Amino acid sequence: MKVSELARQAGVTAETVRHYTREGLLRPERDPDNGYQLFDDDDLRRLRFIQRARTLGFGVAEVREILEQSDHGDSPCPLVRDLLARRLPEIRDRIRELEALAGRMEEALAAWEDLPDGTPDGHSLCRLIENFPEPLETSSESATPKETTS
Amino acid sequence: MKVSELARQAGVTAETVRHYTREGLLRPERDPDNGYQLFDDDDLRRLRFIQRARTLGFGVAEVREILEQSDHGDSPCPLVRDLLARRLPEIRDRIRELEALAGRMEEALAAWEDLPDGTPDGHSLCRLIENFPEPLETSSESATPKETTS
DNA sequence: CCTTGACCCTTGTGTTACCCAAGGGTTTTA
DNA sequence: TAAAACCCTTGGGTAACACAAGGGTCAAGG
Repeated sequence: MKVSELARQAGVTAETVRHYTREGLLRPERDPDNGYQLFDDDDLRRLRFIQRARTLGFGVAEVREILEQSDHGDSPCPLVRDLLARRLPEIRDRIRELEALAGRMEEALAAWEDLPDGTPDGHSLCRLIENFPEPLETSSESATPKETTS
Repeated sequence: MKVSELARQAGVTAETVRHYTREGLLRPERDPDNGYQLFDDDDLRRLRFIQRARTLGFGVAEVREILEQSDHGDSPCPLVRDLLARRLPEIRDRIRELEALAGRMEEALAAWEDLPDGTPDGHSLCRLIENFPEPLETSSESATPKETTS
């Protein structure tokens, strides 16, 4: 089958299929006559595998690693578990960040219900924002970024 | 003061200051002798404003809009409220997505405790992933991306 | 006076996972 | 047979900076 057909069966765009192919996740044959990419059912399975992996939070480069290991006949499962175990806490952190953000946003909206808009003067741009408390630094971040015990 | 000094006082990198300057959020004077960027206390206040706005979830382009409106003497507050009210539900959605993702990851890790790794054969790449249930489509997404009442 | 070391400048590249447009063949269909 | 529908490749855009390169500037010590 051709690009669009494969894409349709997997529920993605043809662009996405081409992207994965460019990235080496899919290796279709080529029709010698016209150069079209030709996929088979294995490719469809492979694409579905990629989708599952993506919904599990793996990046395209990681999926490629997994596939390559698998293609070499090695079990990628340990790698998979490892990647997952490392990514999970990052996701949790990200969730906490976003929750803090959402909290600040709601807080701000609520607090601003009453406050007047006020035109900016020489020293105030928008009191709504200026008067809003700075978020408390979460121990992990400091004023000087990038410095790992060098 | 020069770039690094401003950066230090605001707790960001010099690169970030240059970035905001390139993006038009800061407009430092130039030392006619050497072309160095020269910032004053207003710029420091402005940079701190930008930081607050960023922690509230505004993108750089949005902050520029806000600043420009303010610079024109108009109150940016209604715009600010509007942007915030529109972004909040998106953040909430994003949080739900990430929570679902984290949930799937934990579920997977837990389920895989027992499963054998298994070497990939002709039709299986990594059963850990393949046997994992597809995430239930959340009503908002369909198989055909990009299609808004066109 | 000269040499460092610490800054400053601009420009260009990389990051993530695709989307989209352009320019130009091919295949299918009416 | 001509238009519609696909296919191809190349290149640019997205968000918010980080980083390196190549080169000028400045302050302090010798």
